[in-house]
Amino acid sequence: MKEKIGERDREATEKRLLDTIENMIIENGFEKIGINAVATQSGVSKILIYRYFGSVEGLMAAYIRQHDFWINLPVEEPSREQLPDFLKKMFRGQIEHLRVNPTLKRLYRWELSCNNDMIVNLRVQREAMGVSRIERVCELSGYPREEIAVMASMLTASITYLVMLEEYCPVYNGIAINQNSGWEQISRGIDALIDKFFKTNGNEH
Amino acid sequence: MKEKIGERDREATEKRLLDTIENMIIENGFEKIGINAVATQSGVSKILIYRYFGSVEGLMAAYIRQHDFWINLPVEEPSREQLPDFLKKMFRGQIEHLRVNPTLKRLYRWELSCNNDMIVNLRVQREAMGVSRIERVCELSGYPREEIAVMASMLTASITYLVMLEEYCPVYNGIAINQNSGWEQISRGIDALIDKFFKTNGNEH
DNA sequence: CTTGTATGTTTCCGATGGGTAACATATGTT
DNA sequence: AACATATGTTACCCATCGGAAACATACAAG
Repeated sequence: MKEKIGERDREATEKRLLDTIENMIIENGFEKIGINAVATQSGVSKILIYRYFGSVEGLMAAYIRQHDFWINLPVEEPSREQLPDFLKKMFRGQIEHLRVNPTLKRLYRWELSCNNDMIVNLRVQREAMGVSRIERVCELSGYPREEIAVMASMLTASITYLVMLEEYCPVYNGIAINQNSGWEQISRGIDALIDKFFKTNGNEH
Repeated sequence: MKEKIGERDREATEKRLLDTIENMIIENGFEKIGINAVATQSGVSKILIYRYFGSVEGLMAAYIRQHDFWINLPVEEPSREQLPDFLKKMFRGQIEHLRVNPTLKRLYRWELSCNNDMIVNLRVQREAMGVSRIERVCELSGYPREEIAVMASMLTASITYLVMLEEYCPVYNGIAINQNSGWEQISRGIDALIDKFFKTNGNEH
């Protein structure tokens, strides 16, 4: 019977710390987490945080390492005709994924006010995925890469921003971003945008 | 000769405090400003901050009140033919305005992690302007309001986000958002988007 | 000249922040 | 059995935080 609390079990204490910091991230974000708070809230002596993770940042890094944050995109290759529907689905998926994942929202917010090694790494990964995705759409559709890149960036950037904003700001330009109805409206608008983008038999590509 | 420092001059002291907090906002953002830092950095006793502004938040509020942050849009009414060019210019203006205004960037970031009365007020003002602008575009173009709202929201939201991101993140989806060339690319993409949006003689409006 | 008020300085307080030393004990190795 | 090491507890240090009291003085009104 090793389940008694306070037992000597490094693995269990590390898990306690990781669970605690998850809750704190969800509650208040990465920005305001102090080591004393982590210690008291987890019931673990703060010295152990230093010993096992080096610092609070180390603990955060360990937590993030556990969760592969953007390794969830489908690898399917749509045909040219399926491309618009594929993209519509993809952006709907992005919205759902972000709205449902509180830690990821906090991470995106943290990225705006901080420049860790950790964050830089995550950025590099994200950038690689984004660029390769754009490259595929570009090859498939024949549209110029620069234009596709801007289009994709505006869509994902606005989704990211509005999801972060929704926590405190219920309405944006008349859209109820804190409700499913508002996001349904946004998704429909994105659908229309994608249709217009690809239906235009442009002269210059 | 009242110009000696340390003289009794409330107006001058208040100005010193306002200047100081402006620098601190630009330097580190609203989030991490403490009253002790303001006092030492301005050379003004912190008790005076309490007396004159109630608190650091009060000082921030006074600073914000001095600067009307989104009272800069032109009131001209374009004709229907001029509308696309008008909108292109407008978004270029938004980008320039935001990129050049460090305090405004900080304010937008602050909004994501805070819910003051001050921020709520600013949101209400911004929302009113946004909705009225969308209303005008809607009447002028004849497009459905919901679609215009989504389009406008995505454009401004993505601009806001990317401007905030550019401080630490040099590249986003292959776009050099920390350089003028990258923003020129974005502006061209927005131009193309607007053209495609309005050139489509859609069936449903 | 006196008195009240606005402006400003100095000093202190308790709470909390990050960080560490000293100590206690369980566990595994030889 | 003896020892080294890993795990955990307790107490402490120093810096900084927000906040306020006590005091000093210029200035204007009477």
